[in-house]
Parts: sequence; structure tokens; C-alpha cells
Amino acid sequence: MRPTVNDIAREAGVSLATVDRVLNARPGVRAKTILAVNDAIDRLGYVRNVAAANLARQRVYRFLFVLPDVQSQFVLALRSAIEAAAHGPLAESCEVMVVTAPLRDPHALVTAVEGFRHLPLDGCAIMAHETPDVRDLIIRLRAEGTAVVSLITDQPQAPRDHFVGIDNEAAGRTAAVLLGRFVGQKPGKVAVVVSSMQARDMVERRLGFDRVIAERFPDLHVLPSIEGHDDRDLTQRFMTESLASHSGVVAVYVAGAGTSGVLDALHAFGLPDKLVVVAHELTPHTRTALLDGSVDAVIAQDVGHLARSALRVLRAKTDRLRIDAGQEQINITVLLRENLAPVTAPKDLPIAD
Amino acid sequence: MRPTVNDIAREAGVSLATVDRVLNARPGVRAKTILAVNDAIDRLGYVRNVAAANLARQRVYRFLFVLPDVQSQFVLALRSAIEAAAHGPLAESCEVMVVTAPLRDPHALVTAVEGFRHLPLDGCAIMAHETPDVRDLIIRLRAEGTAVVSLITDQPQAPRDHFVGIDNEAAGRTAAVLLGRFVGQKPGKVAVVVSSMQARDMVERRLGFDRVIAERFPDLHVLPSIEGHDDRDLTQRFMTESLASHSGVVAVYVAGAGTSGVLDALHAFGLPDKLVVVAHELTPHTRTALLDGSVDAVIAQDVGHLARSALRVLRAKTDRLRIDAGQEQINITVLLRENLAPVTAPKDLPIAD
DNA sequence: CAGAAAATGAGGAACGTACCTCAAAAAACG
DNA sequence: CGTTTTTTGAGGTACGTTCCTCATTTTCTG
Repeated sequence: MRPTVNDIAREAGVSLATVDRVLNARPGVRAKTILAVNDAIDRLGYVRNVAAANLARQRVYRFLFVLPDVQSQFVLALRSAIEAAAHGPLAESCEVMVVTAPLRDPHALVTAVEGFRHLPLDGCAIMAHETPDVRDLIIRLRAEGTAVVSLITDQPQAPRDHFVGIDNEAAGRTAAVLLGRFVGQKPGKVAVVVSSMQARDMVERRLGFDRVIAERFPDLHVLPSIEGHDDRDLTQRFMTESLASHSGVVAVYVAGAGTSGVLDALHAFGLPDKLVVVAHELTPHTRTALLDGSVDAVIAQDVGHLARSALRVLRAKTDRLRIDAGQEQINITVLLRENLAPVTAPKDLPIAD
Repeated sequence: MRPTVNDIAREAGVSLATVDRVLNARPGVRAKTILAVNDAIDRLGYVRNVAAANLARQRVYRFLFVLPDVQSQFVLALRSAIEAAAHGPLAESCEVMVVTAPLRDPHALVTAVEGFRHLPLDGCAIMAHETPDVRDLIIRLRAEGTAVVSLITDQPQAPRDHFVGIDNEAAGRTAAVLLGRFVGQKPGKVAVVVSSMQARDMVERRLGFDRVIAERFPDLHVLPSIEGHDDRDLTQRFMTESLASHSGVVAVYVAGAGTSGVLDALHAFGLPDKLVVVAHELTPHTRTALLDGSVDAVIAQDVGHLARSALRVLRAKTDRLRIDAGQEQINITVLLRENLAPVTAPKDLPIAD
């Protein structure tokens, strides 16, 4: 059996009360004693039984998720994944709150989060543009002992504990290889649609994309990014304008939201199956588009995994436990028409029970 | 706060002892009372605090993993992933055992597992060919109340509780699209290398592969499967023979182990970069091959996820809890040179703490 | 309706930890 | 050295379960 606090007490030659004081960083213990106890802990390989601890202390973790107020299908899916995870076993004794904040107004975001600060927050997951306001917010949260993870798009300049999301540069590189190889040897122009160049994830995708195109597909010329701001109509308009002013477009990389706007623009221009289109995120739109062939590949991230990972990481950071890098690595999934799973959750197998 | 057993007792107008009898299916309770208690449970929305329950009952789950004795890098990686997971938080109060059994001798496998049956087994994860012996073993295990999951390769004819692995047909389809599109319009022959046609996962991959090739790439002709039996030298020999007897091979799909054998054969034949090669599983071999360009794409499954999923499912089934289909779905990852993550686990981020 | 059998209640101990109080011991201080 | 302060020990209660035992009540059966 695993050693318990009583074993430590015996091993260290102190009382249970002292062990408890050390374990929970309570005051009134001599440095020498602390060392003795920690020694015993190491010797026995003690690991706290978190379940028992939470039971005893009636711990409730309070976590806040901050999402942008854009109506993109991806963000909506992410939101429901978070809500689903908040009711699953991972959220045992967790109170999970979700707040949406305007993407373009960092100050409003800060105020929104501040509104939750009066109750002690154990952790906060933030999906937002990388701005000074957000960075300062993260600094303040951390200073108060709140664990912070950046979600979907990273905040490397801020002292967040962890980033929950995919490697966006690798995603861009993947998109580039698929797009380049699917186009074949044909030279031509490639349009790139992003949500906004304010968003770090978009910048990183574009970076990875450009690198691979430059290196491996020199016959392709990548056009400047079209910023669709997660708005369908805007995206469609800008895409149409771009098609009008550039001839010889052979492929489109939709790095951000707005696939349906892009497709409408392409259709209106009468460029159906000729074009290679690589998009991001599996949504009803991209699913349909994959099936009817108007999109050739989709680079997706699993919102369920994102939500669960954020929850796990926030808990681990709050409890100062280490995290399993492998488990928390969010993989990118390459979806083609041929490997698209049917939409109805099939699985749980017939014979089962 | 969440309702407790005491709340149920009060709500149902019975004593705590009776609630306990109902909850744990102990005998000596009238049907009417059982109903009353269950009613109260529903009304209050009670969910058992699993942590407290496990704490009280000092439950130790005993799980057995059965792996084939092949020395393929994938199986080795899977094994260490299982061992890693067995020390992680998911294996809290679990005893995880791993036994290897000869792949070609189902009877030996059965005997090996029987050896563990004297101690009560709560769950068993089996990676084995689909044979009558294995099916009967699974039937017997289930009859004794042991949860059973099939691992990597399914046993749909047996009453296993769940399958932990990828959708192999979809994997085959994915391989086919990538291979077909990477080849381009060029007509030619495609060699397929499998571990063994005894293995259902191989058959399924081949099936999916053939379907897509037939449907979308009619200019490609798929040759009969080469069975390498997870043996490098055998694979190399058979591959060489195949290349000798078939001219016009433009691509190879390595659906099973043995990528290095295949590559050696290709090299010896002086067919370097011309050929499109799609392989399975990320191992040191396929990684190197991806980087040097001798393999164009790798279809991989995350062994860490497999191991954790098997553990989670076995626990859930033992406790008769429902499982989260989304979390247990094992995704296939498409790896290209450009999205290969560096081998050294980088991550935990610099600024963190 | 008595007696047997079944169902229920009451209570307690345990799991591993947290957190509390009060007393006792040890160390630091002047 | 005695006094104050700090450190430590001993013990208890609690968390939500499980799993006992033993007594009591209810129901069934002939």
C-alpha cells in the first residue's frame, strides 16, 4: 500500500500534526523539522491522496473560461465542449464559469474577468488576442495565485502557466504540404484567409504555411492575408475582391473562420472543383464542404480534448502537481472526405451490453 | 452542495443502511423499498462520490494487458505507454499487469491469461488476432464479471465491452487518398505490406485502402498483400521479390510493421525518391524516414492515448459507469515531414514557473 | 394468530486527509 | 536563571462512502 501521512510521521519521528503543518505549509515549524519531514516524504515516496484531501477539505475549484464573443461555429463548439467537460468526471468538485468578452476590446475583457475576482478564482483559461491589457491581467491573476492557461491562441509574453492548443505553426506547415501536393506541379497564386492578423494563432499558421510553400513549392505565390474578422459576409466580400484583382488563383488556405463565406465567393466566381481549398476546424460547414468536394482537407483540433485538457491543467497547476505532457499535447487532425467520421456518434458497440 | 447518501435516506424516508443496501445491490430489501430509494435518487439527482467510495472500500482494480510478443517498435512503445499510464493519476488504486503472449499461438495466449484468473481480475485489455480461442476466452472473462476491451485490433465477434483503437478502415482510406494524390495522375502499381492477413486491423486497413483507390484512383493497381509478420528480414525479402516480379510500382502502402525492411528493399532496388510511401505508426524508423523523405506520410495513433483510454474504459466498465465517447475516440494522426514534432519533449514553457 | 422469516434501523469503525484546540516541551531571550 | 516565545504533540471531528453487527420491526406462512 501507498504510504500515508502516518507513515511519514513515524519515519520522520515527529507527530502527525507536524507532518500536516509541513504538508500544508502551515507556520510554526522549524526549518530543521521541515527538512526532516521532507526527507521522510522522499524516502517513502509519499504522494498525497488527492481524492482524500479534497474530500476532507471540501475543496471546490473555481475556474473561469474567457471566450471571445465571435459567433464562429468553432467557438460555439468549444463553448459546449467546455460545458460538457464541466459536467464530466474531470470537473469533480469544480465550479466552471464561462464568460464571453468582445474580441476587439481588450479593456472590456479585463473588466469582465475582474468581475469574477472578488470570489477567489483558482484558475482561468483565456482565449484572447495578445495585447498588453491581457498580459497585465494575466500577471495580476498569477500574482494572486490564480493559475492561468492560454487557450487556442498563446500568450507567450505573459506568465501563463501553460498553453492549451495546437502548434499553430505546424498546422500551417501541414496545410501547406497538403495544399501544395494537392495542387500538383501547376504554378499559380494562393489566397490566404485569416480571422485577423491581431490573432497570434493566425500569424503562426501563416508563418508555417509561408515557410513550407517557399521551401517546397516555389511555383506557388502566396497572396497577402485577407482578414475576415470571423464574419461571413465580410469574408465573402474580401474574398471576392481578391479574386477579382488576382488572376491565376489555384488554391485557398482558410486559416481562420469563414469557410462558408469563402466558398460562396468561389462559387460566385465559378471556380468550383478546380481550386484546392484547405480549411481549419470541423464544423457543419466544413463537413459539408469536405463531403461535396469543395474543400479538400481540413486541419482540425478536438474541442473536447481542448476543454478537458484546460480543466486538467488548471487543476494540476492549482494543486501544484506536474502535468502529463503527452496527455496535454493537442494533436492536429487532418480530415479528408475519406476519413470523416459519420456525424452521429456511432461507437458504443452493439454487442457491448 | 451535491446530495449525499444521508439526503437520499431522508428523502426516501428510510435509513442510511437501507440506502446503502440499495446502492450497493446488497440483498434483503423489498422491491418496493428499492423503488422508493431509486426514486429519491432520481429526484435529488444524486451521483455517488467515487473518490469517497474508493477511499472507503479500499478498492484496488486489477487490470491485465495482453500484448503480442512481437518485437515491433510500435508494440514496444505501446507497452511503455501502458507502463507509464499505470503510474499516472488514472491508475490511482489500480494494479496494472502486462503479459505478452505469442501472436501465432492463441492457445498459449489463453493459458497465459488463465494464469491470472485465480486472482480476481477486474478488467482485461487484449491485443490479439481474432480467433475462436480468444473469443471463448473473452466470453469466459465476461461471464466472470471481468471487463474486457479489445486493443488496437478489434474482436467484434466476441462480447468485449469496448474497442480501444482507431477506425482502421478510415485509416486505410486516409492512406489511400494521401498516396493517390501524392502519386498524381501517373498510372502504376501499388504494393501493400501488412503484418498478417490474420490480423483484423490489417484486413480493415486494406479494405478501406482498396475502396478509395478503386473509387478515386482507377489508374492505380493494387497488388496482393505482402505479409511480413512483423519481421524485418522477412518483410525485406518478400518486398524484394515483389519488386522483382512486378514492374511499374509507383507507391507502397505499409499498413503493418516493417517499414525499415521495406525501405531497404526499395533502396536495394534503386527506387529512392520516385516512389510514394505511406506507412503506419510513428517509430524511430518512420520518423527518420519521414525526415529524409523516403516516407511521404505516416498514419499514426497515439500510444499514450491508447493506454490511458484502455485504463479509463476498464475502470468505467468495472464501475458500470458510462464512458465519454468523445474522450475515448482514438484519432488517427497524419504525419508529414513538415508537421513532425521534435523528438525531445519540449513544451513545458519557459516562463511558466 | 403465533411463529418464522424477511426487511429495516441504529450505530459504529474505517479509508486518508484537513484543520482545529489545548497542553506540553523545547528553544530563545534578557 | 527564569520567563517568554516558538515549536511540537496528542487528540478530536469532519468529509462521503462502505461494510459490519445487532436489535427491532414488519411481513409472510401455515
